[in-house]
Amino acid sequence: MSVIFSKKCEYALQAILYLASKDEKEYFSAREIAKDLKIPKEFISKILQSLVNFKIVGSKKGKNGGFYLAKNPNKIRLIDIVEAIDGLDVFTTCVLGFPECSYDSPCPVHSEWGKLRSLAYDMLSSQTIDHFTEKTLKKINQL
Amino acid sequence: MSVIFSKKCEYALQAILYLASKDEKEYFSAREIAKDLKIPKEFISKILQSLVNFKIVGSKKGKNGGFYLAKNPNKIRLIDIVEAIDGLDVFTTCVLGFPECSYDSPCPVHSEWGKLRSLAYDMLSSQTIDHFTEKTLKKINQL
DNA sequence: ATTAATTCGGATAAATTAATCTTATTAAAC
DNA sequence: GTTTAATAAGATTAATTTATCCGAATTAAT
Repeated sequence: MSVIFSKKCEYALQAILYLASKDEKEYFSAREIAKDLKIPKEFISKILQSLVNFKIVGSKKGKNGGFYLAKNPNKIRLIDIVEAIDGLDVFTTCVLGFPECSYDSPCPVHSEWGKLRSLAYDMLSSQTIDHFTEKTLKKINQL
Repeated sequence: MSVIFSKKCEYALQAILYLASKDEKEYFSAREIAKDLKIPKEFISKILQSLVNFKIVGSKKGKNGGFYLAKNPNKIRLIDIVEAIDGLDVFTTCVLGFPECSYDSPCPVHSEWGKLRSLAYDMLSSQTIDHFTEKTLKKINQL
């Protein structure tokens, strides 16, 4: 099965969109995020922890603690989330898996695929979370 | 780690490019393909078997047998290989993993990502193996 | 202080994907 | 016909990804 983002990355994006759709400076526990987004609680906890390490999300321990966005949604690019969770290897390593593939010694599909990959990278780099918050609100209410 | 194609799919594409770069109607054994492309022999055998089932590759059993392209390289699109090995779900299911995502009820990144995905699909659909054979010859000689 | 609810970190388990092994079948060459 | 070299198919193992579990630390409320 081909895939573009790992499950972790999908969940991370969902969780961030969720937090962005809520009021600032409130704490949302892994439990309620998991429940609302229908993601396994333990798994989303781990992912949120990673995002905390990357300073994208903040957390508060103890009773009534939880998670919140550590940055303004207009400062969080989609690519930042991909980088934090999956890394940026997809954008640099050969699609065909040829270890010898490079600009100077490209694999057969290098240039064609490279264009597309640049487009993806540019899209993910230009789009920030705030572009999506309104849509997110609508979507979450359906879940 | 995000990824675009599975390893299987990468190997399948490599093997097909390999066969396309060779003379027609000669048989190439899994052993020599594996050796030349530096892919585990047993694994590439399995993958070639799948491609045989999809009529993209043909095979001949017994001594001096092996694999060959069952179709003209200009009739084999990249998307055919992806479809045979990984399926086309990447192009239809939600990038965010929202099960409720659809045209009528799109997920927040639906339209932005959708454009990109269409581009990918179009690219893979329009490019056929023969476009790459010359480049492949160069590349294989380096391995 | 005690309790309850939370994050955090490490360990473990389950599921999926990747890779290997084994045996059967096929067909050419001797 | 026997041997040899190949694909085919099923079973098994290994590695990776996904998911869960548990115990410790933290903090608010009682």
